[in-house]
Amino acid sequence: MPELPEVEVVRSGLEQWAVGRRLDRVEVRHSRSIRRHEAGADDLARRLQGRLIEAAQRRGKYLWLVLDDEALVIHLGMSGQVLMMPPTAPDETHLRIRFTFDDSGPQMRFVDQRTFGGVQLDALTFDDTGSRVPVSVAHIALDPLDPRFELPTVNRALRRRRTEVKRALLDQTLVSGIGNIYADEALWRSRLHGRRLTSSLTRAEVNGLLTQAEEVMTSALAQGGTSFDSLYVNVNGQSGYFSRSLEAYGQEGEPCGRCGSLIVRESFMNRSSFFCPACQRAPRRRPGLRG
DNA sequence: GTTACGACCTGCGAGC
DNA sequence: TGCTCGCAGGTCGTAA
Repeated sequence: MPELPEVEVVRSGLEQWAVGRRLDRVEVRHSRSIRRHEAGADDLARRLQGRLIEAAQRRGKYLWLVLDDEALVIHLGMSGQVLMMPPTAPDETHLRIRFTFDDSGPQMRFVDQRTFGGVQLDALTFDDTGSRVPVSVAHIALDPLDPRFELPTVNRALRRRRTEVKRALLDQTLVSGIGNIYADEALWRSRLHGRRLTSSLTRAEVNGLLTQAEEVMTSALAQGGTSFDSLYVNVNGQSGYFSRSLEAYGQEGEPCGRCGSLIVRESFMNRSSFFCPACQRAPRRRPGLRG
């Protein structure tokens, strides 16, 4: 599933293969992939024709191509891919949008099996941090790999929340880029159970957790991201290798790399959480808390 | 304002 | 062989 490292791999690929090129035709093959572009497919195609791609930028799991005073915002959702393919290459089964350039070079293809992802053309604005970002991304917090990310600020904000720590990690308005996989990995590395209440965590515990989140995503980025299947690939269609380094996520029944206890899976927020029951002690259930 | 939860969506594998 | 069902999970709208 594309989280920060996977999206950064795609952004890097677009910087290499799309920046500096001028868009020509845009073919929308599935309306759901542009559902956030309310003016529709024809409007998107018309407004993109002839536009020069000036830069490829990212915040958290959102990436965007800068087009003068606007941006083409791309979110990969759960299964989205951005592929650079020769015009003669056969269409992918789940090809949703085809972007053709005026140089007749490789096409940019948005491929998305589950259609949770999508693109939209959006105005650029300045957010609270003074950064120039698309309007639709302005509410997204800085991610741990952003040089302006301030650990003490996020630490305070996280401990002010009255919720469980994994829920807070997945809240993109608090800290962005972290999804289910890296949340579980950061919690395992920090020896924290995801159901611990944020208000019960010490400043040191939160600092450790955020630092581990940054480190695990940096490691994943160095290995090209995490891939379990063909659903995540870079712009050249190649998979990353970090899934071989996962300690918790997807490791149900496998021995913990620290203590040898068997990794457990439990349902949380309509998805799965993986943790070591010995290293990551669950908090005592309190009356009134569901789960 | 904050928090929790369901809906959206499609392919795959398990079970019958 | 073919059908049904559960599972995967990021984001947003809605309810409390």
